Amino acid sequence: MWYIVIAMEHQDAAKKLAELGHTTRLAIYRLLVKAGPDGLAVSAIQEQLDIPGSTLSHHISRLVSSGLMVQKREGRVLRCEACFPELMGLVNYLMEECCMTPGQESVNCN
Amino acid sequence: MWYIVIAMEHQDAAKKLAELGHTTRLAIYRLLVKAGPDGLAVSAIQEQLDIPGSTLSHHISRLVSSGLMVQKREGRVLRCEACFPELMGLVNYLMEECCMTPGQESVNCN
DNA sequence: ACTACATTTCTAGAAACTTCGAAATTAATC
DNA sequence: GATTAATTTCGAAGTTTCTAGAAATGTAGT
Repeated sequence: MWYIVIAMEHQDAAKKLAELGHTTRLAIYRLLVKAGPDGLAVSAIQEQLDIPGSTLSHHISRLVSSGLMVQKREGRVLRCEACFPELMGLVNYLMEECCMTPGQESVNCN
Repeated sequence: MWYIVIAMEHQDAAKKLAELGHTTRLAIYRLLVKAGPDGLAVSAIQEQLDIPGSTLSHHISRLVSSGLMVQKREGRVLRCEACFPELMGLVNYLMEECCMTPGQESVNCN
């Protein structure tokens, strides 16, 4: 078992984190992560989150611009998908210099 | 080997991500992650990042308010430490509903 | 008490973000 | 080609964030 992990630039990582750092966008993204490779239509997201279309569209476009998700048109419907390798790369960027490697206790912050 | 993982509320996770989603704060946090349990003095961070004290202080206070780091006074020096369990909890929150469990290919977003 | 050091708080202007209605776009259907 | 459906773009008002200088705070040494 392996994962594709995208190497990440500092600016790029900060941008992705900032985009995820908004309640609505984080909710959108988690729906997509949960939905998996099939993704979700914009309308399906709207149904679950119950926010105005223009607001939703704004947030989706920010997520797309950060590279965390993509949209694919299928007729009248736009299907949204999370980009897992990017997410993995982001997590990796946060953890890669972590000193808490096996063999140490991970408890800190007390 | 195990890690402490903090269960995370949605708002809390979004707040942490937002705070990490700024170039300077992400740089600060990575220095702390790298430094490990010993942490770093504010002055040591300032030396590495070369930014005005007031700006640095502003960013540190935001990271502290999000719960991602703590400060401990030691004489004249304030030592900053990353809170690893919180970081683990955040990563977990991002991934926990991820359908990309072992046995599937993780490739997506093409 | 006085001085030096480490760091924060105050302040304010500039820049960026959020929200959502209304209008525009794109695509399928009649 | 007109109609309907799905979604985005535009525009504008309100809110938050960012930056950094100046002043204030807390701490140690003399």
